[in-house]
Amino acid sequence: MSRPSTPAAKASVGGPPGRRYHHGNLRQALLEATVQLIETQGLDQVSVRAVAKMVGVSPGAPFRHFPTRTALLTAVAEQAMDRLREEIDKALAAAAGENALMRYRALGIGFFTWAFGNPVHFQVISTRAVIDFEGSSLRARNDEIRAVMADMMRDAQAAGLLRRGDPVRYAVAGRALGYGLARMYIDGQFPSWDVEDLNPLQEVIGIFDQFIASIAA
Amino acid sequence: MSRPSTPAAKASVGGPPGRRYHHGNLRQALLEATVQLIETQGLDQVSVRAVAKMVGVSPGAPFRHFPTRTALLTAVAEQAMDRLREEIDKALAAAAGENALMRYRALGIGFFTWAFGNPVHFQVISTRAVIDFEGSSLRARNDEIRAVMADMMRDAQAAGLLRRGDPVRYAVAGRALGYGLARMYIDGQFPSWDVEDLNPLQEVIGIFDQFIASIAA
DNA sequence: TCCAAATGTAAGCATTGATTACACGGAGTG
DNA sequence: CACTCCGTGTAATCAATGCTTACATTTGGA
Repeated sequence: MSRPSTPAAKASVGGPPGRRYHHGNLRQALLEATVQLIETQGLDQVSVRAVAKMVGVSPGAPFRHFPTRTALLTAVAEQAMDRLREEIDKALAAAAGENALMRYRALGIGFFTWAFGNPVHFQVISTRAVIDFEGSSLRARNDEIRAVMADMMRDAQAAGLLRRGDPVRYAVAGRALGYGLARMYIDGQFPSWDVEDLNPLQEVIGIFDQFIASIAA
Repeated sequence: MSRPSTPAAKASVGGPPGRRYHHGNLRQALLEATVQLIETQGLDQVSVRAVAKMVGVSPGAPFRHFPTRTALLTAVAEQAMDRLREEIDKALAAAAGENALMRYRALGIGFFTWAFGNPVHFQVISTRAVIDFEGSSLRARNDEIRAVMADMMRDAQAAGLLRRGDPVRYAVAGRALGYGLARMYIDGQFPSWDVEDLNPLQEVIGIFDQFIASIAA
């Protein structure tokens, strides 16, 4: 290295990265770099070394924070789940006064807003081959959201808002529809929307509304 | 090796694998071993070496047939697409006399039958991180099926079989529903069906029928 | 019969995930 | 201020893997 071992840059926090020995917040920097790397190079091109290089640390440094490559990507997924949860909570708070079916709709729109606003995060969280879904909090938190949606559907039925039918089926169908739409979006399966005239998010919400209408009494 | 270099096993095709120099049908054997390896060890544990070992050839042998690891998995996906196409053609042939909406239903059921009957193949084909979707025939064939479904939906509308609404939206919604349901199945997202009392395939077809009914006139 | 193409083997290189021993620096304590 | 502890990053290294190259063997056809 060209740098002397006495940087004396202890107090210089501002300005360009003075490259002090301790990064300061390496963990978060690694997560952000990983997301950026997926955006530019693709998920399969993500290596721990490349992420370390992007941040400017040695190849072994990331392993202080993430024991395995899978753990790194799982952490990205966990952060993604945080954002999803925030988005959902925000949507639910805004629809606090509405009936169960409209709250269900708000939750769905919150999901779409998150997925279309953070496509890389959705990609990571939905690609089981690269993360540890079971051995993390992801499964539990995922199930929690699923339970919330199922409860809403039951409440909606109890309130007479639903067409005759099994509310569990409705809940599963709604989830599958949302998951499939988001996945089709990041996989480039949308025929011609992603060009310009139409906003994919608006279009997807339209389809979701169509679903809501089809199960409403 | 303990084997002499003059096996003289040219004509002995029957019986247990006499391990002749040329495998005979290595390409297909590699594909099958890959599928089996994914079933037992998981998609992320698939390495070219492990597949070669399972078949009983040297680590470099697979590269005569598949230039890269991605090519191997892409070939699995291509074979999966073959089977899907067969299943769809069979379903369409059986529903030849029906109207457009019922043919659409038959196609959907063909898809579910394939996905639930070949979960590993569906997993590979739907995991973009490990295959070359664009640089293969997968994209084209996928688009072809999509076009068939879209045409059916248009035909159904022209025949007055559809509720008022955009048939393109209906087609996209149906695809997303199917894709999401299949993906939820292989990801273990089905609440309690996969246990015993209920047949997941039957349940999924029920949900799909519910969708069909919701868009029918 | 003989040659050429196809196919598998053997050996090795480059990259990458992961481990280990060591170096550095910051925070608390006296 | 001096000292120590411990969290954090570095350097060196190993093992596994993707991939390449040179060679060996078999097969099929002229």
